[in-house]
Amino acid sequence: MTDSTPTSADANPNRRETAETHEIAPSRNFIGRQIDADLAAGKHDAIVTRFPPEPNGYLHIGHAKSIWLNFGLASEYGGACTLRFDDTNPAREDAKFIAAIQQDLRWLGYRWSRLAYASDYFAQLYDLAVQLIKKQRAYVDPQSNAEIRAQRGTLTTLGANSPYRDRPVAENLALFAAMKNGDFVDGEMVLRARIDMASPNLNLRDPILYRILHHHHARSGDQWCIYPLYDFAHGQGDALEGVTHSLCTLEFEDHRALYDWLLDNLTLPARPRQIEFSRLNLNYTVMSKRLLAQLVDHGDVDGWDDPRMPTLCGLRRRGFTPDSIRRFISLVGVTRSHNMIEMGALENCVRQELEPIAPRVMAVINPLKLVLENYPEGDSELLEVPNHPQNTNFGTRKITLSRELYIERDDFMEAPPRKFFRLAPGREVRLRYAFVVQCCSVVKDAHGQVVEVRCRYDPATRHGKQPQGDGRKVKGIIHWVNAEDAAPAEVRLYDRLFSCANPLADKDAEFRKFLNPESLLTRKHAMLEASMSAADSKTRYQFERLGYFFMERARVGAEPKLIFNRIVTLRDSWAATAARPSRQAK
RNA sequence: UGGGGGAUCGUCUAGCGGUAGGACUGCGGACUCUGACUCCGCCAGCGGGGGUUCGAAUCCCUCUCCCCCAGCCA
Repeated sequence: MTDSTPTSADANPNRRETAETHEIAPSRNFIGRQIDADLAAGKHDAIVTRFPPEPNGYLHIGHAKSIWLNFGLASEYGGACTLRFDDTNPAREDAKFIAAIQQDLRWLGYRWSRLAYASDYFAQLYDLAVQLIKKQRAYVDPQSNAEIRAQRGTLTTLGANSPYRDRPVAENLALFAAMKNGDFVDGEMVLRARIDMASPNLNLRDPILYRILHHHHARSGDQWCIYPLYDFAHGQGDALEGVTHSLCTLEFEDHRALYDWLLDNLTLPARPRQIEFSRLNLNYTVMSKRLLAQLVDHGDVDGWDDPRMPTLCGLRRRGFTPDSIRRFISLVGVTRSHNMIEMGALENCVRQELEPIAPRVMAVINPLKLVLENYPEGDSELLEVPNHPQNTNFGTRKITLSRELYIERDDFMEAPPRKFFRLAPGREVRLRYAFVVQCCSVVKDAHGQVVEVRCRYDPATRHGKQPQGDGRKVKGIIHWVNAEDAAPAEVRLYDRLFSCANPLADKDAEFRKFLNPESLLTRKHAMLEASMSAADSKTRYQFERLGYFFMERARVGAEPKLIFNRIVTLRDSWAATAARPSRQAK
């Protein structure tokens, strides 16, 4: 094994290792390298980051990337991370999201060093605006929205100066005070930065800093009727909090010039630095609040926490674990390149985490009755079975076997294709943890549908023993539950929300038409092994051969009922084989 | 067309003038009382063209493609 020379990043004493060894450290990317360089240059004693959600919706897995980065970096370097609600627009924000966002953050396992709100700084922001006016770097403009827009120019044509651009300082001061005092109606005046109407960067063409909005604010009440815009609130909030590294997504790249301009022209206690990275995109879903809201509004999903949604509350209800999400984020990495991550990668993360920790049980989702013809009626026996195949610490439990059982409908075929080694007429299969059975006949209903399979079992094949004598081997193993004491349950089979990888690829098409009609299949007549009548709502179970399942929150007002959500299927190489057109078949 | 960004296996991602590596997927195989897990193996990439250099994914020039920006949203 070669001795690896520590990189400058590894050598940084400020960095602490993250507790989870399976997680790639948040500093292992270009942002971490930048922080290392800043620290090495003595720019900061410690780093401060912030996670700045707008309280206007629920957090989704895309936010998890920012959360993981900001909180992870802070903890790794022994710094601090603030949770700051960006509540500068009372017209579209709602206090109910504040609690929900905090809950999601806690669930993901993060604790903020400080809780702040952009609205905490409204007074200071006002003073900073006055400072700008006094330096002749800002002015009050009474023009209409349309006039200002027309003067802004376009991508290829220059903007024109506002006729009010050179208004005297004293006038600006008086007007701005009047704005604050409520002397004007919404939209009558704005405060603009005085930068450069000919800038190729549209954000520098005298951007609006303050607008008039007579709207009750969840925190400041009716104290203010003017509210700062993102560009004026965000960077200044960062500086006021001593943020050293202000991480945001790529679409704010063009705003960095304005971010820096404001820092240059204002007297502030710190000099934060904005660094952009690319958003997380996942295929087979959409990741924008606006689009997700449409799904909720149209009733395509059950709500923001529908288990098919990529929201953190949806993933939580589905049964995903915080660890699996953090690990996933760490795996996809942080860069500036546009990306589209495969949903399979996320699914794989949760499988990997659940495999060693999920207790196994047997459950039949789509039951087909199986009768053991040579098993005495009224008899039964108890089989002791392991709760985890690799880990004996999980212990064992006892399950009942008797003459009538249920097996999975998919595990029986009248006319099996090649390589199908489950049950079929005349064929043998093992009932997991029990005996080898042979199908001797089937019972059909009036429609020709098989409603019962009749089998004979071989008592000598207990404990995994292969049939004696003739050397025949039984490869197929199927799960089953005992009919008499099985626990009826409803099982919800979740699949990908969309049936195409990128529902937004065709800009002219309505993305909702790509919704996967089978993203939720409800199976109301599933049968679980008897032990599951005492199932734990915190435990993720593996239903053997089917996947990982998590208990749905109890139904209100109805009789108690077991409901399970499928988190993810097990990998299924048979599905690939079965789907493949047989080369042999003619 | 102005400005700002981005192009490395199918998908993510390392690389920072010196053997293009990892993860996921896929495909084979071994093992198996889960067609799971685990293990082994394989396939697969530097957007194109020039140049500098003993040597280029990396430096220079050029072309192409993709994304973002014209909210009193964030």
